[in-house]
Amino acid sequence: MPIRVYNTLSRQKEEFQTVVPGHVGMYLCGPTVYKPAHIGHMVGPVIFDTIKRYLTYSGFQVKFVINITDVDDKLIVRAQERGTTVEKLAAEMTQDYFDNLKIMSVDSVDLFPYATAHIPEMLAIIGKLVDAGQAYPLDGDVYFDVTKDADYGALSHRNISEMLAGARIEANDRKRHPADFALWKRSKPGEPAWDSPWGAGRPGWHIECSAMSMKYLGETLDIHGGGLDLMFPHHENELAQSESCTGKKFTRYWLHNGLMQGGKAAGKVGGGHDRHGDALLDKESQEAGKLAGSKGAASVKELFARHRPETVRFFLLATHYRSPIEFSDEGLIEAAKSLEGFYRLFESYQRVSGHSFYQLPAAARRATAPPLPDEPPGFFGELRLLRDRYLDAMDDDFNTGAAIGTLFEIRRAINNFIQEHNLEAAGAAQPRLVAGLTAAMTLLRELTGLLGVFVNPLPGPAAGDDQFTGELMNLVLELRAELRAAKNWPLSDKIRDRLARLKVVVEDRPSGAAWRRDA
RNA sequence: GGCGCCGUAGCCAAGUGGCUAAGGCAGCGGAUUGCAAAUCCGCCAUCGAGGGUUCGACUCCCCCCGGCGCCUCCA
Repeated sequence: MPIRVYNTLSRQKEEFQTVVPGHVGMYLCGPTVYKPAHIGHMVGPVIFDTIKRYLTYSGFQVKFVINITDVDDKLIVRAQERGTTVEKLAAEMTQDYFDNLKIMSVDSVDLFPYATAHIPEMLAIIGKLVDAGQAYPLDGDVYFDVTKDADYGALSHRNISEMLAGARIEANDRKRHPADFALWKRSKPGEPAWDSPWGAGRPGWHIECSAMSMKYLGETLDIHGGGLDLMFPHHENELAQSESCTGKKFTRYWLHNGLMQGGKAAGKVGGGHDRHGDALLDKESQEAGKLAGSKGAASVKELFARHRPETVRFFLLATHYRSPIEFSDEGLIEAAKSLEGFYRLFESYQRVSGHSFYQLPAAARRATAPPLPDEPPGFFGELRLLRDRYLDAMDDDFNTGAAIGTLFEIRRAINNFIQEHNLEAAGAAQPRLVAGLTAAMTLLRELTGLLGVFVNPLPGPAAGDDQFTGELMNLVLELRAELRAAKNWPLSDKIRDRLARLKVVVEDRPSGAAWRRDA
């Protein structure tokens, strides 16, 4: 089944065909590094990291680029406020961004080019546009002339005259057309500046992405991603200036992810909107806003103090990437609960086989994945069906939500298999069935790995506990085992109940008692 | 004012012009267990309201109601 992707430009799903067969150039608009990242900044990276994993799995060689915008009005203002330099502020916030990506298991990015390191490339594009008469200098600024681009507005489906009907765009006498946008901006004294044929200045907002994406991925990108909010004006302008410069199609597939929502009344979180004023926000919205890191700027790191990164990543992928995500503590707690069953299964597998799920070899490419066994046919027939449903879902515009649904069904099928054959108690006597279990678990690892979840082991059952605590628990459970052997139920139950109050769960199994911290 | 999105069970969330509308969380009943935990089995929706197209729509069209985004250098 071919991969199909929804292209914002055509507003429909299209069969995915790359410029160079077998290769994918993918560009994602990265952050302006002027403040700590909030969770909304992680949405795009997580989604496109997942897309890269899946395309790689499907046999493509993918080059994935995310830019770092380290020169910008917001940076200049913020640096002045904090009494530091743009360079220092950018370096600090870039590191924060990288830290967060790492925590979120976004590790497939090949290159993070910096805007300030690509001024010559930008000037070259601007020069071409000026020479071609598609851009014009004006008092040290350079503007792109939107009337020279017949297709302007195609991506965001607007036309210039309609846009002018709204009162939002303020007329600027100096520009030829109100919708013209800056390619180059003259610098005021004290601001970062680079020499150019039009005088000292700095790049406009959109030109960096054209310069860096085309430098590293060629003049036609396969995939260009970003948040829906960037569709206009950023991507529209990027598209206009790039195609006007090269005369070639700039991007084959425009993919836009939905934005993080911060509660029903809060509007978008993380942006500068403040239509309602804080006083009008209800408590839930404020909480959500705080979570997502809007004004007041709770960072991603604060979020991770309360929720595992794996839970957050899973939560983000449980909804289709184009849909908005309602971020809430309740939602994350529910996501965490739904993951618990997988952890229990991994523990069960460990008991039965003596092997760690996390040590199973996860094929990064489908072509190199081990085939599923034929025996027992019922079990593996079902797994094949579920695996195919998973892959079909991913092929269909990276439908991670539907794919995740099949993971739960795979989990249930495996639990059934374990229970049906009594592998927990009698696994040792049935090596063939245990081998079958391992094959099934390997498939599960392969498929979950594509989403970037269950990649690394959680801290063990004694999470956060020292060796002393572990020994103490062993002692308690040993004594309790003697009580149970003597059928002293009141006392053994008391021990279990009191441990439960301490958030320690004891599971009495045929093979002995196991304990873990309650989630 | 312009462009656009969404409204599926208590909650989250896939999905299709026509077999039984995925899955998760919560809940209920059962198996298992000394009792629990974990696991398994079963139950739990007619798809915001109305109209239209069609042999047939939750899925297509129109309108209404409700929620939301962009048009403001926010990912």
